[in-house]
Amino acid sequence: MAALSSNARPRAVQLECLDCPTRALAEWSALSDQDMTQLSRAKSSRRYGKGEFIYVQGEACSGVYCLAQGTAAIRRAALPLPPILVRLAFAGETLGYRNLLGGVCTTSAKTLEPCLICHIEPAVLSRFLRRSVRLSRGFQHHLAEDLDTAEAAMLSVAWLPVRARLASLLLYLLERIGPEQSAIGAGEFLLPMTRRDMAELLCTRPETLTRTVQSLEADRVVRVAGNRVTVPSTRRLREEAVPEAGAATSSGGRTARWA
Amino acid sequence: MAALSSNARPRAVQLECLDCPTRALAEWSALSDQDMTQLSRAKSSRRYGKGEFIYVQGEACSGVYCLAQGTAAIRRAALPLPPILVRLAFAGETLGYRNLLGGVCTTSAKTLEPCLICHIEPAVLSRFLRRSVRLSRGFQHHLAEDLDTAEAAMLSVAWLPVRARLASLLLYLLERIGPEQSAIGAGEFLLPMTRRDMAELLCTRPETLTRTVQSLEADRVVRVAGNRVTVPSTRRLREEAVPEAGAATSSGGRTARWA
DNA sequence: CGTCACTTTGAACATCTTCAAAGCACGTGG
DNA sequence: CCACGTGCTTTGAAGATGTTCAAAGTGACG
Repeated sequence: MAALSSNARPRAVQLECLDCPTRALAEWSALSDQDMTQLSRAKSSRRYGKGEFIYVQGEACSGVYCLAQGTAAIRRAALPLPPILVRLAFAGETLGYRNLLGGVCTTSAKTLEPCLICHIEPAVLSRFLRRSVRLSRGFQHHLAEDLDTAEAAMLSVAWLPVRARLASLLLYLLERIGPEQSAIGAGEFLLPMTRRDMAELLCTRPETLTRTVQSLEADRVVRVAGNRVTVPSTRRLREEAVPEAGAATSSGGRTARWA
Repeated sequence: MAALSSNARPRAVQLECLDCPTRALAEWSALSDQDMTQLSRAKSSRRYGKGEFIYVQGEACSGVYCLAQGTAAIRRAALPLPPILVRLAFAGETLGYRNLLGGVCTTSAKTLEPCLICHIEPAVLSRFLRRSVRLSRGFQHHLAEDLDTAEAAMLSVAWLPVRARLASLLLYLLERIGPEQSAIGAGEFLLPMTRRDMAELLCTRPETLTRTVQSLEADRVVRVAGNRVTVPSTRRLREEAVPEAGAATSSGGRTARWA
């Protein structure tokens, strides 16, 4: 139950890219077995505790980080405003490709739980990038998908109330970490982040989030106990996420007709 | 005064990339004079009327479009929600690089005024991309900047009221199209879009936008007459955009202390 | 066992949305 | 050239939605 922030285990570890369970997932699938072996030797890996920074906005870029295990939060600030959580990163994702282009980090990344992370230095990475056009395109593709995600979030914020955005987030989390995640049943998952984090992700305040969660609970759409979320009916949750005609909630059924 | 939507002038035109006044601005500056001459021959150019689609979300990608002259709006939809304007494109910008990666367009682009646009087919483009790594990196850089823009917009929406977001938008427009733009003085510019467009860009409704513009006018921050916006004091407008301590407005001066 | 950050609650209030209707502006077709 | 329609803009009033502030409750960790 205790988080691994202690130094009982060695921080530096040895991870073999070839055996990485997440190898097939992302941009690195572009590399041959031979390249992967080379990459393994050129990279460094280590264990992160919960809540550790991976990289920090404003500091010089230091290459990319491959999230072999765990979950991370990508945050962005623009002083004098407080930072917000702009997106989550799950096992298999590579972080920091945005920063490849040089200069300083435009976001911060922080672990949400104990993680295993591999680090690839800029010099090493550009060697591999020069070798494989597919790898390069992979990163560009990831960047493009993040842009899609960000713009889709804008759409949600523009048109949907917090309740629907929260439903979308829960649906998203259910898809990403529902089936896996230790020994809990289908339609259940453990929230990987705090309420404050969720509030930031939805562009609202913690107080509003609390009340909106309770509102969904009151309507039996989800059950929430601490970190454990139970979704009795995915269909029901989906209806909440996209308020179409037939969504007669306790709040009285609106009949929006969009252009 | 009449828009060029008539067919008085030929739609197809001949434009020389080497002489393009916007050549230095963007990713194409990576190419040599020789390459640019080749590109000129391989591309096609034409005149667009106001309000014409350049590409449409959901349709197959058809290469990139270089905006030699004019302004365009990039819109995104996710049914059943109405579309929103996610960003503007000005002269010199190249559109559609997001779509290079294949599949269908994830956004739509539409001219906001009469435009001159060059079109480069996928086959031609990938030839040049293979030739120049700098060009490829240029596109990746553009993509990364759009991501920054999108996430910065999220930050604004999360923390700032419509009034401050509107001030930011006006500031942005003043920077982009203030100095140029025919014969109007410094601190003035012509709005390139409708109120509805502005509302979408700020994630609010046209009614709210109208009232917020009037609120800024009432406090003498800007003067607006039709499309003509006058900014008496850029400093004053900047203060509105970032509501720090010392912004004592007519609404009574809030004293927010952010973490 | 105390501290600190996160969470929840309540009440007051500000902001923004919604709906309906009228006013404008522009382009189309007569 | 004018009349008309269509879509954009503005106005008003009512009300929903979300924020703010203050304070109490909770839990993790040293």
